[in-house]
Amino acid sequence: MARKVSDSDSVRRQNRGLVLGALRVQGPQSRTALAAGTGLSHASITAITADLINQQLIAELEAEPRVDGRTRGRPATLVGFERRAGAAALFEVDVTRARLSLVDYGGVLVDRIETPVTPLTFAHTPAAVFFTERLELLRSRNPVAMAGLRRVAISVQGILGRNDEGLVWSPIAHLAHAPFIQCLNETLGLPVSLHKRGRLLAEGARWLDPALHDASVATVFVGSTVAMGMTFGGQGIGQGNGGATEFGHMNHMPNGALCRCGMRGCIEAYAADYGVLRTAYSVPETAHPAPTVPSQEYEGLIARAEAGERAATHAFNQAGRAIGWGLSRMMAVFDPAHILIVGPGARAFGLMQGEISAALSSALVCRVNGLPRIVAHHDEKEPIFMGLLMKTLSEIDQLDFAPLPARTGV
Amino acid sequence: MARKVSDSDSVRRQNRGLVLGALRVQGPQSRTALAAGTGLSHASITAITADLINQQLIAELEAEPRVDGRTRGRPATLVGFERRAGAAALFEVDVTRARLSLVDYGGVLVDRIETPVTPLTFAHTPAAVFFTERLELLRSRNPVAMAGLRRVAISVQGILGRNDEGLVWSPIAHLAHAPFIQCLNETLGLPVSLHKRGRLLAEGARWLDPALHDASVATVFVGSTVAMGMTFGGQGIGQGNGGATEFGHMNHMPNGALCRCGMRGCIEAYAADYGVLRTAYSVPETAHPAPTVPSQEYEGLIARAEAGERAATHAFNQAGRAIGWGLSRMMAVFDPAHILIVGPGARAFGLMQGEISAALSSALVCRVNGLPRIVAHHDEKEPIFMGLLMKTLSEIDQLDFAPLPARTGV
DNA sequence: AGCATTATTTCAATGCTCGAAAAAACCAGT
DNA sequence: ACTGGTTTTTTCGAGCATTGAAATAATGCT
Repeated sequence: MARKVSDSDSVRRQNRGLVLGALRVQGPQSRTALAAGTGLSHASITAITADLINQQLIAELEAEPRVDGRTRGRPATLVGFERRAGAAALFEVDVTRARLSLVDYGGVLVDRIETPVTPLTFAHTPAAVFFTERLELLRSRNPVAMAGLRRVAISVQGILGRNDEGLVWSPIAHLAHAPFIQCLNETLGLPVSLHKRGRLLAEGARWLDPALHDASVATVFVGSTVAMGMTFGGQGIGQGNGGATEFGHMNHMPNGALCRCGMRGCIEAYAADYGVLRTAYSVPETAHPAPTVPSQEYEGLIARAEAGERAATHAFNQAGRAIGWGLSRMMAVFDPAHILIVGPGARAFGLMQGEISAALSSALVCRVNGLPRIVAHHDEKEPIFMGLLMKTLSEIDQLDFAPLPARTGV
Repeated sequence: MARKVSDSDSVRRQNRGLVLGALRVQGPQSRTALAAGTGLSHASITAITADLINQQLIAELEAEPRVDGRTRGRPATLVGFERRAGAAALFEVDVTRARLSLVDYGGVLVDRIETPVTPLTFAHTPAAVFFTERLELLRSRNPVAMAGLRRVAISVQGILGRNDEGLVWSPIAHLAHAPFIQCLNETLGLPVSLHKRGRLLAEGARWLDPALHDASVATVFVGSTVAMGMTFGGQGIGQGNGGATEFGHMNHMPNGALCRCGMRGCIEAYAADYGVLRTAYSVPETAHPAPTVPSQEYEGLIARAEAGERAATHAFNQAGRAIGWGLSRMMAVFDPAHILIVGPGARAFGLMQGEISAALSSALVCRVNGLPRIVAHHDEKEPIFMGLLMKTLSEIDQLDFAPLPARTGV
C-alpha cells in the first residue's frame, strides 16, 4: 500500500535530492542555474545550498573565466561537489580481468587496481577474500580517501536472484552463490551493491549521452557475451535490478547451438564471439563453446568478413539474424525509442545490420510504427564504468545525503 | 530534467491523492483506518477529509452495524466516495461487440448499452459517429449522471502509436487511424483516453486480487487473440501505455503460420482460437485465418481434446508450445513474479500446460530461479471492465481532484 | 451513573516554500 | 574615479501543511 511521502521534512529531502541530482547531471553550476534546473525558487536554492555547504557536501568553486558570453552583471558563483565528502570503491569483474577503481564524491578517479582473472581465480581464492585483499591494498595506498568510503559497488555478469540473494549464475567461474556481498558488508560495515553488467551499460549510456538521459533505451552489448540493459525514461522498473535482462540467453532457436550457459539455442550461442567463430569455422553447433576468445582472433574474423570471405560473412549473418530476431521478439514486449549496440561486436555492426533489419521488419510493432533507430557505439568499457560510477554516486546523493541528518550543522 | 515536485501545495495534493487512493483500493473506511493506511497523522486526515467532504467528493456513510469485532469505544464513522461527484463512460470495443457502461464516481454501474459489431460496422459508420450516438443515447437515458461526466475511456485491441497518435493498427476492422479520440474530445470537451485491452486485463487483475496489487505480473489473454499486459509493483512504466505489449504478435517461428495481422509465425497464429482450429483441422498454415470463431466451436474442440482426440490435443499442444516459447522469451527481458492466463483459452490451460512448462524450462532464468507460478483464471470479461473502471476512476481521483482547485469551497 | 475504550478534532509549534525587495558584485562608459 | 546598468544572491515576512499531544465525542459495560 502507498505510504506517506510528504511531511515537511520529506519535502526538504526531496528538494535536496533535486539539487544534488542537478549537480550530478549538469556538473558545477550557479545557484541561478540550479533554480532554473530544479524549478525551485531562488530563495529555496539559497537555503538548500547553504545547508549543503555547511555539511561540506558541496563547495563554491573558484571564480572561472566566464564562458557563457554574459559579460555584464554580477558574476555567478559556481557550486559543485566537495570531492572529499566521500568515496566509493567500484569493482568491475569480467571473465578475463577484475578492476577496482576508487572514486571520490566528485566522480574523479583517484586510484585503480587491475588484476587478470582466469577461470581458476575464484576457485583458489574465495571471492570475498579476493575483494577484501584488493580493498586493503587500495586502503594502504589511499588512506585518506578510503577513510571516507561510503559504498562498494560491484559489476558482474550473470543472473541475480529474485530476492537480493546475489548471483545465482555467472559465466565467471566460481562466482555464483559465493556470499561475498554479505561478507564485505559485514567486514566493512558499508552498503555493498551488486549490479548486472548489462544493466550498467544502459545506465552508462544514459549518462554519456544527454539525449538518452530521459529516454527509453535498450543497450545491447555484443562481444564475449550478448547482454542487454534497458532504461525507461530515466528510471528502471522496480528499483532494484529493474532494467536488467537475460537477452543473450533468450532462445533464438529451439534445440539450437550449444551456449556457454548449458542451454541450447540462446542468442549468445550465435552472436557472441565464440558463436561467430564456431559458425565461421564450421565447428558443429553442439561443440562445447570456447571458454575465451582472444580478441585479435575475433577482430581478424571481422576483417576477413569485411574483405568478403564467405565463411566469415555467413557467420556474421547468422549472428545478425539471432540478434535481429531477439530484438524483434523483445519489441513485442517493450519497444524502446533507441537501440544501442555496443561492445567489440559493434565493430561488426555493418556486417549484421542487414539481417537485423530484416528480422525486425517482421515484428508487427515495427511494421506499424517503423523501425527503431539502431546505433552502434564502439566503446564498451567506459559506459560500464560510467554507469557504475554514476549509479553509485547518485545513490549516495539520494540515500546518504538527501535524508537530512540533524538539521543545520553548526 | 527532474522538476519541482514539492511546494506545500503539492504536498496537499499528494496527500489528498493518498487518501483517495486508499479509499479506492480498500473501500469505505474510518478516518482512523485512513490514517493507518496512508501513514498520515490523524490530524491531517481530519483536515483532508473535511476538505474532501466540503467539495462533496466523499461523504460520511450511515452508521453500519460493526463487523470488526470491536464492541467498545466510540464507533467509527466510515467515509466513502460520493457517488454523485462524477461519472465516467467506458467503452469496451471488441471484434464482435461494443459495450458502453456508465459508472458513477463510486464505481457503481449505472447503465449499460451493448451493441453487436461486425467487420462492416465501422466501414458504414465512422467510429466517431458510432461512439457519439451511443453516448447520446446514454445521455438521454441518464441525464443527471451524464451531466457529471468527467471522462470517456475506450478499451480497444491493437497497437497504439508511439506518440499518442491513437490506434495505428487493429484487428477490429476500420478502427485504426480513425480520429475518433480527437473528435470525441472536441465534441465533449472532456478527456478521452484509449487503452489497450491487454493492458487493462493486467490492470484489472491487479484490482481484483489484492495479492497482485503491488506485484509484478504478466497477464496473458488467450482467446480470439493472444494478448498480454504487465504490471510492475503497482505501476506501469512510462505512465502512458506502459505495460502494454504485443505479445500475441511476438514471432514464434520465422516464416510460420499466417496470422490475422498479416505477418507469419506470430504466437497468436498458433494459440488464438482460429489458430488452434486451423491446426486441429489440418488446414494449411498459410490459409487465411477465419475472421471470427464461434465460441461453441472452440469449446467443442476443448471438449474433444479433453476426451483425448488426437487432432485436437495436437492442436492445443502446438498452442501451448507457442505460448510457452513466447513466455520463455519474454522472461529473458522481464521476469514477473506471477503469470496469469485468462480468457476462453484458460479453460484449455490443462491441455497446454505441459508444453508451456517444457518451453519455460529451457529459459535460463527459469532454470536458475525456478519456474514462475502460472495460474489460469476463467473469467476474462470482468478483469477488462474492472481495469478500465479502476484506471479511469483513479485517474479522476489523481488528475481532477488531487490538484485542489481553489482551496476550501465553503 | 460512572468508567473504560476507541474515534475525531482542536491547538500550538515547527519547518518548508515562495515572491518581492534589498543587497552584492561586477562591467562600461563618461 | 564615479555612476548607472545588469545579473546573481540573500533577506524577510507571509502562507500552508504537517505533527504530537491533549481535549472532546460517542458508545458499551458494570
